[in-house]
Amino acid sequence: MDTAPLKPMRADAVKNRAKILEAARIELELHGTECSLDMIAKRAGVGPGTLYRHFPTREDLLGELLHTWVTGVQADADAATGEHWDDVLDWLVRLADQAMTYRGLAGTMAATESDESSPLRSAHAAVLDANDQVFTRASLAGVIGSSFDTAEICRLVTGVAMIAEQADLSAAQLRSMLAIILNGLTQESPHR
Amino acid sequence: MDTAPLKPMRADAVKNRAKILEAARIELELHGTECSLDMIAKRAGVGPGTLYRHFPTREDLLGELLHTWVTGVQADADAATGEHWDDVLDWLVRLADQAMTYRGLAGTMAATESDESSPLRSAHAAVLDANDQVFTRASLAGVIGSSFDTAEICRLVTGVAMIAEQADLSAAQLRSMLAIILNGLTQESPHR
DNA sequence: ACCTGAACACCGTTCAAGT
DNA sequence: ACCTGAACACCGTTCAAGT
Repeated sequence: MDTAPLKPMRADAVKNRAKILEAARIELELHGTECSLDMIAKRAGVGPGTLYRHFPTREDLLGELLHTWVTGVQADADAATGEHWDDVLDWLVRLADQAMTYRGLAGTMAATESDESSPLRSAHAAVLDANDQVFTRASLAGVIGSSFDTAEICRLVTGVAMIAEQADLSAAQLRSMLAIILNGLTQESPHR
Repeated sequence: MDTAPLKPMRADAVKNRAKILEAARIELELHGTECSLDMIAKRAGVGPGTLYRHFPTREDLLGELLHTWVTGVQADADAATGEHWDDVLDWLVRLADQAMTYRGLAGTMAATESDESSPLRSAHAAVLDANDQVFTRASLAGVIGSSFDTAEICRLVTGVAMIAEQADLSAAQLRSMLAIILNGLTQESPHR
């Protein structure tokens, strides 16, 4: 179930699709998720109609590019033992950094979070899965209690990524905010 | 220092300015901070040039509208005794709600946070001041330690407001996230 | 001094015409 | 089956012409 099973694409279509994806990657890096689709088409050397044929929506294009992105997120999760508090914090920092790979990415992911039919669905699932792995290990290590809401944690990290991006925060400021959140997650609330 | 001291405006200009502000308020409520300026001008019954004459940038317009908004934020802060943990949490919830008054407001404020010459400067100052008042009271009441970073707290609340808005979260989900943050702020971190 | 609205640039999206 | 590019709608922004 890697690529679509039937209907092999025409040779020129295969080539155009690849050119579009490479052009899109560059434009996304330069101008973020709200970059001009016209520019992508121009950079790829195709007409705007061709771009729309391959990727009917902006999100379809982004979703395709996130396939390799997901690999990086999973690798980051694998690198986190979760044995110590700081290991978990490091993971949260890396996750936030990943969410800032392209300007606007965190916001786009937040906006599509609960859309079951979004092209970003698999990316969301991968992030939730990765975070769950790390926190499950942290829970076994006694760093955090046994009840944690992975979706909520990911939302908090996404929120921090969004402000860090908008307000152009330093790495230290980003880390400090995530430390507060992790602290809030690992301490039992004595209230109510 | 209420209004500009010199050069009284022509009668038609005064009237147009008021019409633009009222139209902008409606459009902002309907379509958020990224609403069409053309629509504002149309709704106000003026040409696009007139809008630009009164408000050279979108932010100038927003900054003007936030003058009354600031009053509400200050009232919310005044209503918070800070004597109990839940009082402080209630304040954070109200602040986040204020940041969601218009769609996109939290994001715009985050983006202009460190811009000294932004038309939103006074709005930022008011928010920082309001939050500082509440947390100072909370500190005196022993709810929180004596060292807290007001700017960082406001950033965290803004971040939560941004995801809540993008992901269309419920009031309960919003409150839960803010509770985690407040918990992280009120507990001493035992780590490094 | 202020207003109008035409004009321009840019962009997303569609679709008839091609191969 | 796929591509092209003209065409349309929409929007931000400017400015010459008006009063």
